[in-house]
Amino acid sequence: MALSHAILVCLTERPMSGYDLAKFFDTSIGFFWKATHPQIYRELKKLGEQGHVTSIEEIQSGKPNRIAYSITQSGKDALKEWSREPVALPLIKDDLLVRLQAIEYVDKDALREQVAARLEAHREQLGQYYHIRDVRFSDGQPPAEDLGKLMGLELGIQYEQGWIAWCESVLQRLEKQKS
Amino acid sequence: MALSHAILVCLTERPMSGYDLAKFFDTSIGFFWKATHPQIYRELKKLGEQGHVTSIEEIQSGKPNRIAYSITQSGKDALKEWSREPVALPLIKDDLLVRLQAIEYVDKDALREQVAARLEAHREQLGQYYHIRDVRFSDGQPPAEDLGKLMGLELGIQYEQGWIAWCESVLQRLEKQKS
DNA sequence: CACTCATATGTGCATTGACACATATATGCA
DNA sequence: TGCATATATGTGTCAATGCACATATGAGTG
Repeated sequence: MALSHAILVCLTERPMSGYDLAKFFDTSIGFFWKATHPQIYRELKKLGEQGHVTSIEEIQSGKPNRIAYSITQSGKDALKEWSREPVALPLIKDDLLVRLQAIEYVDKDALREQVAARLEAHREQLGQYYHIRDVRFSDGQPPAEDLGKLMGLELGIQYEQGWIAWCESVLQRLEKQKS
Repeated sequence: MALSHAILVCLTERPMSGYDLAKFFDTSIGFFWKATHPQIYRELKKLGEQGHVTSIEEIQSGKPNRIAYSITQSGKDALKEWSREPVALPLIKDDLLVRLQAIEYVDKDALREQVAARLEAHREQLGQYYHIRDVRFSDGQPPAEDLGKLMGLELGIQYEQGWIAWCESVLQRLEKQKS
């Protein structure tokens, strides 16, 4: 049940509503953990019952009211406890790689297109990472509390670069096979 | 529901029992798709009902009987159809990266140990990939039907190398922060 | 003789997760 | 007026997943 902890991690940055969190999970922390908004709202409810977060409803005019959640001391304690548990290797589940294993049984034209699409997606993601690096970490040494975020970003950049190089080499080899 | 397709992919190589498949998912194809044995047995049952696989029980002496599954023409057709569907980006879910985002709230000694353990795991995995490459792809150009497997292996190697480099650099920076 | 390991196939249950659907307000656009 | 979009919070449901448990045979080890 790491979604609850991912939410707590987000709330260490600033108080957020479910809507904020959903957007956050589409961008920043979402690179390492995905979640949809129904999941997030349900988890926030549980976290409230456990006392790990508190909420205040903010009356807004022109927009629906929002419920802002903040992490409590109990939530911070829970984070520290969780951080001592061993982490599992992230499990890879990738249709594309599975298809490659049976290359003689798949539609090769479709495969080429899928690799090309994947290449595009990784290039776009890399662009996003570069953008974040430039606006947030451009000026020399980051403060200690941001070091982890920078390291995460570096992993993301390396990960995307690796995929891009691989996709390009695969495309070349698939083109050769074309005729 | 890609597990069924992953199983079909395995069965293109040779007929296998549920037990064989479970072992296969722990080694070769399991690098790109994980599955436990209860999942596999249940999925095999469904695939049989759909006519994508056939089974014969092999009477064994000294060991329990095994049920060997083979892919049918209908199964091969299903594979080809599936191969035309667009593939999703593999979603990353990594506790370690999430913890890094809240570096000021986690136990840093534990974090160091976790990164070190992760480094070890990636080194081991890389060793496995090298081993497979050496025994299976050492002699020049592989046959066309193995090209996809080789490319998958290359991705795995690159992926692990990237993680290893990243873990090493993170460990260095965490050590500096120690005092 | 008990214990463990490898082979082999399953059931049952709880959690997680994805996805469609529901509801409400206000703005901008055609 | 109708439609899309952004904001904002949820419910209901089903599939996927993980994990403990159950069962059976025979070989090897202490």
